Amino acid sequence: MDKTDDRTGRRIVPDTTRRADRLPGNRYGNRPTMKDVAARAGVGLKTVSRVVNGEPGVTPDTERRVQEAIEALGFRRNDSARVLRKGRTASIGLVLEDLADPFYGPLSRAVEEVARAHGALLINGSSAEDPEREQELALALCARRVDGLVIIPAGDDHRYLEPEIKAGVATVFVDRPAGRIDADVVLSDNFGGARDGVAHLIAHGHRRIGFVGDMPRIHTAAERLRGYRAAMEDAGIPVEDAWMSLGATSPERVRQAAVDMLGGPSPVTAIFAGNNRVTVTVIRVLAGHRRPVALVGFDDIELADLLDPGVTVIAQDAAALGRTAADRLFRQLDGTLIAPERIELPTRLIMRGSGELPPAD
Amino acid sequence: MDKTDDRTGRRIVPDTTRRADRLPGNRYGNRPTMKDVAARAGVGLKTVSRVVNGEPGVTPDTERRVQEAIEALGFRRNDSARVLRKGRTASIGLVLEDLADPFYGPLSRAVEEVARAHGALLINGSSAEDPEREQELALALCARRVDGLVIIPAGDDHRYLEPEIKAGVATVFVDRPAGRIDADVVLSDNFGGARDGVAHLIAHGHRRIGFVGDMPRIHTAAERLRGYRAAMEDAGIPVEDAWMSLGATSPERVRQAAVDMLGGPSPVTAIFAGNNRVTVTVIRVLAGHRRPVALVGFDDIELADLLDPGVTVIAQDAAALGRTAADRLFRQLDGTLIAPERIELPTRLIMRGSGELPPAD
DNA sequence: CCTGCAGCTGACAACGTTGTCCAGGCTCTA
DNA sequence: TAGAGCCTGGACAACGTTGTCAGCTGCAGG
Repeated sequence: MDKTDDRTGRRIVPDTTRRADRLPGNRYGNRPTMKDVAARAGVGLKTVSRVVNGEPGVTPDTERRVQEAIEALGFRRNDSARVLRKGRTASIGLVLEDLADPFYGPLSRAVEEVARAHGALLINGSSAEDPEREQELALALCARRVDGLVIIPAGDDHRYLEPEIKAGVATVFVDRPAGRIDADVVLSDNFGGARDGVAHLIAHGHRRIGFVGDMPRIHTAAERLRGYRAAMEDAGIPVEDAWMSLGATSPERVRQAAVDMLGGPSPVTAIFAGNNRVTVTVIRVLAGHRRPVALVGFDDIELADLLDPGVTVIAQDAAALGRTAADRLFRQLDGTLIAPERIELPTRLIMRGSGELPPAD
Repeated sequence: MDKTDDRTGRRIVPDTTRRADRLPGNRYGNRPTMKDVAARAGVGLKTVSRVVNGEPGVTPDTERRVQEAIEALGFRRNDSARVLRKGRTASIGLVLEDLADPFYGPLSRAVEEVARAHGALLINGSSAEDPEREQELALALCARRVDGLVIIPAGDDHRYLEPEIKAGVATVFVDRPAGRIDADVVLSDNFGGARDGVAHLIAHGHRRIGFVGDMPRIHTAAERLRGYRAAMEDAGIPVEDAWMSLGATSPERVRQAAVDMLGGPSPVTAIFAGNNRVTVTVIRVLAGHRRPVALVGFDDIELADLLDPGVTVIAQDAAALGRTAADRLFRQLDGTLIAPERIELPTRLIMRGSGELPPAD
């Protein structure tokens, strides 16, 4: 009968069969090497190497014998040794902020697809927005001798990468620029997107517009704030401090910030939300608010069209960011590229209703 | 001035600085080795190794000289060579279906956190639901000599992994079981969850309940279908074929399937949606439907609580799946585990409104 | 019958690191 | 002061693969 662990509710079904017994043996648990294959096939070591790599100059008969030995022993080439000898790992590293964030999934996937097209594997890690962890990860990847690095930086000083870049590690920064270092950068037009979004609200009659954003030490957050200010200034609207929330990252604090700017002495009639997480929190606040408040969010969010009203957003193309960065990485590896560039991808305003609400006061 | 590429709208800002010139040199672009460091510090090779690895038996003065040489040369240990020598790579592989799917982000992140806690890196790849690609990826990871593999299988025959497992590669399957092979498996209780969800609809008075699911060759889809059938049978309700859609994967076909079962001769009054993607599509269909239709979806989705009505779901804990699988992986590597097990994690019914609507006919 | 050539094959070194082991110099004690 | 023991440092082999090069075979041509 099944046992059920009371605390966790897990059901545990023990298998009656036994795990294939593993010879403790030497490292890799007694994995056969080319030498073993050669011995079994009665050929030389190098001949096995030739067969494994599809090099010419092997008689069909010899090749067959080698293949049989490979089958029989379950041989698989050790890429570590290969890398050591050849100097290229055919793998690239991706350092991002948080794989669980829906914005980074498609980006990561796009990088992977490009890597795959170039026959490379992707090794990735999350920095959790911690500069130290970013550095630790990036350097660990360099120690593995990845051919290149795609980095979504958490920190703002990347001089630690200088020796690596000098040593030939291709490097591209995405989503946020590199700090104190000369490198390729692929960004969304955060400033322009935010400015357009806020201008959109202004065009619909709003003047008291709130901005809820991330910590300004994060480049994207700073740029979006700058876009907000620019749009307001262009329209000749003086911004009140109470309309801006910067650096409230936890949902609770974002919620509080939104509530405050909706209820203050000069309450906002519209909110510009600085990223997908903030947008979701603000939506929750507005859902419980008595009068309608316009909203434009940076980053598209799933189901935004099904809410009432639909959520108007400034969408950036995460997949395109990843694709562009990875493309550039491999062009660096080709030697096609000479000078680092800064590439900005445009954003797109998607109207769904929430950004077109008139001011309600 | 900036050039703007007309087609793509990209803004390209050429950097005036020049990329640090890279000596073409030998592989790794002339990376210094321990030998170089030793020469510069005027010590033996092994002494450098000792310093780098923090081994005892080095005078502070010698250590300082070595450290200085390391700094000066920008030396970084080559982990490929290290791995070759030591036999452990301190990295694990994750083969999943699609990183861009919001369900797998948290799972992947959870695996990464556990790996990190064990000092291991995560190498991952997407199978794109293609069994061949899954195999290709898994074997490529084995060639890199990852210490272990966490696999979300796309295929249903994993005998190709037998030599690897025998050779000592720890292996855990998540979300779906392994095929024709004896291995650890961590699953959600797909059958029970679906049965509970459908029973929930029945308890609210529904009898004509539709099921929109994925291809039954996918284990989770088959189990959820089985749960649906079980709940209906328990309630003594005969299921009509027109109420079930299996294997419609594209949004268009799912949409059509939903429309069909809502408009047929005996139209359903409630729908059970088999996964997050299907749920979203069904929500879109129901949003345009004239009479209210109850809905329960498998997998939680973001913003589900903000829709009107809120979406009732059977939630599984993706992070817990990943965490449990990774834990087990490392316990295999410890040698703590003997026999493969099948672990099922419970699901949770979250009531938000859509599943509590009464039948409208 | 010998030479030359082409096509296969294998011996060997090298990649950069770590584990083993020994040498040399020091201190401490008898 | 001599011997024992400890501490530090270095020489060397090995990990599994690939690149280089030379040897071997068989065959065509002189």
